[in-house]
Amino acid sequence: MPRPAIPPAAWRPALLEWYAHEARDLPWRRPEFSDRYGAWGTLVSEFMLQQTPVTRVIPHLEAWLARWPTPAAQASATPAEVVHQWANLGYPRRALWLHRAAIEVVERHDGVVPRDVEALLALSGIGDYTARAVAVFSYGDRHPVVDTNTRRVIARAVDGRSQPAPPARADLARMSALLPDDDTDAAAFNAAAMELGAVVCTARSPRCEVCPIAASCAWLAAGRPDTGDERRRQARYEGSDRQARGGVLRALRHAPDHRMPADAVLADWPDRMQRDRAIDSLIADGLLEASDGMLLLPR
DNA sequence: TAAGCGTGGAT
DNA sequence: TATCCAAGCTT
Repeated sequence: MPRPAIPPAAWRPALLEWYAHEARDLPWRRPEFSDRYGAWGTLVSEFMLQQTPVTRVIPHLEAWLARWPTPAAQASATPAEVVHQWANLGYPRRALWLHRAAIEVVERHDGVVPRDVEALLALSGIGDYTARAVAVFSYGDRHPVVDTNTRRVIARAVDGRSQPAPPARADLARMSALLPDDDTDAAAFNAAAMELGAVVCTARSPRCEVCPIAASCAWLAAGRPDTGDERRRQARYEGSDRQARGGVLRALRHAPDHRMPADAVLADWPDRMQRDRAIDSLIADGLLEASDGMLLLPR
């Protein structure tokens, strides 16, 4: 593996400068957002953004926070309410985990979203990315925030590879070594790396012609070679258990009172065993309840 | 550690 | 039309 020809210090200022002028105007970046919702707003937005695109999150975020503006408010909701409000954002277990995290914040932290990364990591549904995103973007602390965009930017700009390796613990240390010393600059650099990966250094059709760090990019300098792709591929969705689960939950979300006779749920699903398996697994996950031959969202 | 977990827009 | 991809987490 060749050493990077150009040290990161060369492209760090260019990236920060670009971000200062070109960053998208996203709701969670507006001052009034943090004024209103503080770290809770950041936490909710990050839960929604876990594997769901920005453009799909935006319309749901405001309604969610208007309904549950604090962890205490969230904690007093029922699982059925949060699963219904989650609507079609996907991966509905996240709604349950967010609800559980709110309860944990009330019980362990007096209703205040913690600032400490270890305390954040101990909350339901929060991993390396989300914990540091809250500590950095809401509290302004200096930590490496590494998401799929950041990994791709480092893979290309520093390593000269076309796609990043699968996520690894070492990613945190690598990003840490790139961070500016100043807390505010470090936070901006974290956000800027994500932003660059999201809008310029994209997975499929990178726009190198408008990239602010093109002059320092190892991958571009090498002529954008195809260096292979070790990323895990998603399993087929069509005909999967996931699709069945999605169908079951969609039916319950749309049903009056969020309840239906069990027999009527996905009655036309071609594979009866798969339908039953989907229902059982949803119950095991706490996303569904069975009672008297009826299925309902959990209370 | 690798697999499971939704949904819909882009290519 | 089929595949890719998205501010990941849990077990």
